[in-house]
Amino acid sequence: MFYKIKEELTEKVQACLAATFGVTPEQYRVVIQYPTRTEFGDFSLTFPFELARILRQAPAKTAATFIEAFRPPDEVARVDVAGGGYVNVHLDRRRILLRLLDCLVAGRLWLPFHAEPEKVIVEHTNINPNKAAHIGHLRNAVLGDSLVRLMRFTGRTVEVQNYIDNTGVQVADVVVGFRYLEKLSLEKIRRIPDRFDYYCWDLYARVAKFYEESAENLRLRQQTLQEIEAGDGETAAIAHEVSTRMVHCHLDTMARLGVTYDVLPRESDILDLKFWEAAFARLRQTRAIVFEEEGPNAGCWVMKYERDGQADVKIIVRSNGTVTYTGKDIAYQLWKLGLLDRDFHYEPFRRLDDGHVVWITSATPTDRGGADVPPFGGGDTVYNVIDVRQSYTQNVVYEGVRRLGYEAAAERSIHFAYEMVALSPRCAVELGFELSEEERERSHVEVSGRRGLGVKADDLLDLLEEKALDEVRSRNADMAAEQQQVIAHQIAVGALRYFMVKFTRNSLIVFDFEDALSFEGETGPYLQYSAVRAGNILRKYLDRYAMTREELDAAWRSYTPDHVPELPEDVWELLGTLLKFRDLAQAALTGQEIATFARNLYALSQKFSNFYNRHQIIGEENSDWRNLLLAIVVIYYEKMKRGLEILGIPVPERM
RNA sequence: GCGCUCGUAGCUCAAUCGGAUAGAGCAUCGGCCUUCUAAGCCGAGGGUUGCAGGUUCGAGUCCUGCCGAGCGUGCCA
Repeated sequence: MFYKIKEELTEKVQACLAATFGVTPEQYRVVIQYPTRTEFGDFSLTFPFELARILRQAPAKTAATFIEAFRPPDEVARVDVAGGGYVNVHLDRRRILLRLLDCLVAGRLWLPFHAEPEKVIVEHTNINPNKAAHIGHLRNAVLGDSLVRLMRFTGRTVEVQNYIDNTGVQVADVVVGFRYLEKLSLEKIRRIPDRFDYYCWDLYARVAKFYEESAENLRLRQQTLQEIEAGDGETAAIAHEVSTRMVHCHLDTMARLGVTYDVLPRESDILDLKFWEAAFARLRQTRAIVFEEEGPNAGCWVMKYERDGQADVKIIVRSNGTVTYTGKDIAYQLWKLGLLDRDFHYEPFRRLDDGHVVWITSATPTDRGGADVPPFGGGDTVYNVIDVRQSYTQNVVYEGVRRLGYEAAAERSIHFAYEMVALSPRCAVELGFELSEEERERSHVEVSGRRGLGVKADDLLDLLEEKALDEVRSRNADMAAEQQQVIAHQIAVGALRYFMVKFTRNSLIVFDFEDALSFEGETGPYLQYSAVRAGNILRKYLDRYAMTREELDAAWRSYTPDHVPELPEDVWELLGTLLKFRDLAQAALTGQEIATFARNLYALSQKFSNFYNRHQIIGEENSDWRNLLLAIVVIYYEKMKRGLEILGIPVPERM
């Protein structure tokens, strides 16, 4: 409802500017802002300032002339000028409230966004399948998953991909560990008990040291890599076992957070199905990449380009004929965009409790496990959630797409970049790592799989659950242990997910246990708590007054224009924020920033907490006013549940 | 060297295309539980938005220079 008023207002202002001042939309496009303070009304317009030059007139005079001529939408109570030229629009609070009650009763609090025909692909997580997930991976997955939820909420069709680099050096390293350090056969590796990902985490760090011992050791890496790529023998079988089992570990970890995927494209399948060869032929043909006859890169296929007047090259095919990661990524990106005339085969990898099937690619046709394969790939827009350090490479990939003539597709290939999660030196020391003097001096140290330096995702979740369980027990001693466990888990998820999205994307997170384990202040549990309280009020209200929901609806329906209490400032402020909810989701999407949405949701729950403390609802004696206050609680509850859903944060029954 | 990102309260971060008095949390101090859950609320202190210029009706935000930080710039992935 609110956004419709906003749209109508925008149109009417635009029309009025044209009629009164002869200003066309091309000259000036009306933008509505939200004032910083409630006394400035509900909407604010700044055009008098911006038109000062065009109209050669003082902003205050323009504003006055405008108000004289302007006929606002019906829901507007008054329009006034403030601050020397701001045009402030004040809504008719009673009228808005009545309409809102209508919506509430009719169950139309949610007008769905219109469905977008385009298909969006979001690729995230992408953890090398050779060790346990850590906090850096959590940021990626939570950011990606929230983006997916936000886009689905706003009407997009989204496909979630999680790329599995099962033939890369990282997997090879662990295989080297198993074969040459542990000297284990495939059979013995299979019998390693859980947690397999933790086992490999340690092994991977040992291999890094092993390489440093001699050049001969390091040669094993190359040899192993080649054996994996060749695809047969014990080495390849071990690599397959390690990566497949590891993907299960990662999916288990992410499932704890409510993160799921649609399809898992595997690098080995990209190689086997010759995606690169198909892309290479076209890149050569269009001279997007060229062969270097001489110079330092003689024998390589490179992409040449100019950046800020400087000539630069990126090697795509090495002089030994092997393809770089960037090259493979161009082919894969083309497939994601539906521009490569090849496709994978697919088989079910996992079936979730809700019936959702997670598919994995295959190089050969399979029986598909009796399920229908959805049409994967072919996205109109592709978001790649990858940390900011890969910006350069990502740009090269998109440039490759562009040079094949797909300008629009390149434009719709989006590197959804974010800064990394690092550790504070203090945190690293707490974890038992030895830091160099230089590292101790720094503000942060990078998480390093090779050093085994980092906080594992499951460890952090375990810690959060443990702490949450203590809190739940102390507050709900009578609750069944099983339910306590469920709620502790929900709180842990809330805390972790909120923590991962409260920072803007380009802010480096310096991880610290104290902040991450907090349940107070700007945290997930704060948001959950306020929603739980709202839910409690509704439940207890119906109980206390022995009302059914139908009777409540009838009570809400009974208000008439001359029979609605005037809303005090603080209540209107909460309601006003609630009304903007749809805008908040839209703004986060437009600004490509999940943190915007998360923080706005937090600000909303702050307003509710304030409201909760200031007003007695169940105890209110005036039943008209009481029912109205309850309506606001219910509206808050409904919107908050949606908002938290977008962030993947569950709402517990009790807290 | 070049490129990207950034520098905001003691600390960690926000700030809607450039908009009105720069806001939150943590920490500190002071209040509020016989009343819908104190994981909460109210209040106080805390700022020359790194420095110097410029553009603008208006600059934390845009431009230039300087100082400082992080990342990138591999025939690694």
